[in-house]
Amino acid sequence: MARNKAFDPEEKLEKARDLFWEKGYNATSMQDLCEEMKLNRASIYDTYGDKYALFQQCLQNYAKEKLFDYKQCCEKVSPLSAIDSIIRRAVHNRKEGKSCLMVKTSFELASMDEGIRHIVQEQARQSISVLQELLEKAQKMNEIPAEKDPATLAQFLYASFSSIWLMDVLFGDKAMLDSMADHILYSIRH
Amino acid sequence: MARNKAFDPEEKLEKARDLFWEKGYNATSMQDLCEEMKLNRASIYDTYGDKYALFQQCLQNYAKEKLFDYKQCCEKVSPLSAIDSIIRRAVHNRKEGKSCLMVKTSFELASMDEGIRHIVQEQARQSISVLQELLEKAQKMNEIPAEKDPATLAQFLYASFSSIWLMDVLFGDKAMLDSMADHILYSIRH
DNA sequence: AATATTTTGGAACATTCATTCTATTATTCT
DNA sequence: AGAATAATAGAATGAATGTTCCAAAATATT
Repeated sequence: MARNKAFDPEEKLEKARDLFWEKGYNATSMQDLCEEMKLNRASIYDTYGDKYALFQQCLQNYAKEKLFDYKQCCEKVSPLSAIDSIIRRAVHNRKEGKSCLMVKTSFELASMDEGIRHIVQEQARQSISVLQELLEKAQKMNEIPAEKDPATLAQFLYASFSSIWLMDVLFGDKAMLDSMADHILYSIRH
Repeated sequence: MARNKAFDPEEKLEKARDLFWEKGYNATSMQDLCEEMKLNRASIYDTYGDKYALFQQCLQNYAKEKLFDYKQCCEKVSPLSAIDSIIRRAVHNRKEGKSCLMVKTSFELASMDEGIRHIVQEQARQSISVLQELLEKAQKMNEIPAEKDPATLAQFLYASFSSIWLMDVLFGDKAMLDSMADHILYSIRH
């Protein structure tokens, strides 16, 4: 009896995510979103709720995708080379000044908005936990020194994404990012 | 013949800066600013120009103060301990989840707004240059290994502030920040 | 064909926003 | 005292905002 949804909510969500990603939450208007998603206002409110709810879903979508990325890198034989490729891939896949939605959101909203902070925190915890597992394995295989603390290193590595994205936004110089990545990776091995 | 200004523009500018610092540019309204600065709208527009111009002046003010902070640390005898205190001081003086105005602004505005990016870039260049000088001195005094590249280390150190503030916003755990600072400083010496 | 539901376009609403303006009061200098 | 400027209060403006609503068009199922 009923008409089917003509659009794929997941696909449209990614459009919204990309726009938030580029402009930030506050600087993105519903008007912008309608145009970018090529959806009517009513359809958006119907499917996702209000702007805030839509943004939360974008964050979750992003978090899921990022974590999937990480786990893919874990399939390498050596845990150290898994860590290496997680960092290198971030630099390699960067899109001109778009940095990372999680990092951007952390600085724009997380300090003021508890709901957003919770989502970003959770993603951070999961990422750090993946990194820590890799570091512990690497330590057992003598790929990194025994005296290092895997928890601290994992926190440092996760936080280093913020470093990389900052420099990308400011200078957009790939060679600079590469040498920073070199140093970051060197620092966990020595 | 004329009445004198009853308020200190510099002092009021700092009030504005602190509010922008806390809430970010887009989330701060002129109404908020009037209340925080305890000034009339007209007085603000008269003294600083519009919201955007006011924000730029806040950024400049912040940049000047930060750079002064850095230079103060340089008076230490050992360049390495100067670097140490620059990092430690940042962690020690942090204000509950307020992170750093420069880093926040970089992620909120710098990728979209060329004028803002220019200001933040300039401050970054100056900070990196101070750090690089210290690193070169440290290298000559054998405080850090000869094979390290001071330019890369300086970029890494500057970017590391972003790491520290990210983790501060997300977890607000001083011990975590301290151990991260330990690792960052260790990494430039080994 | 008839019915049910989605999508769409766009009007409508209330709110907030940055900005400008006017009128009034206060203060300084001659 | 009087002229000149500064500060204030608050109204006014116009644009943009998020959100709701309605009516028409489209499409699926019975």
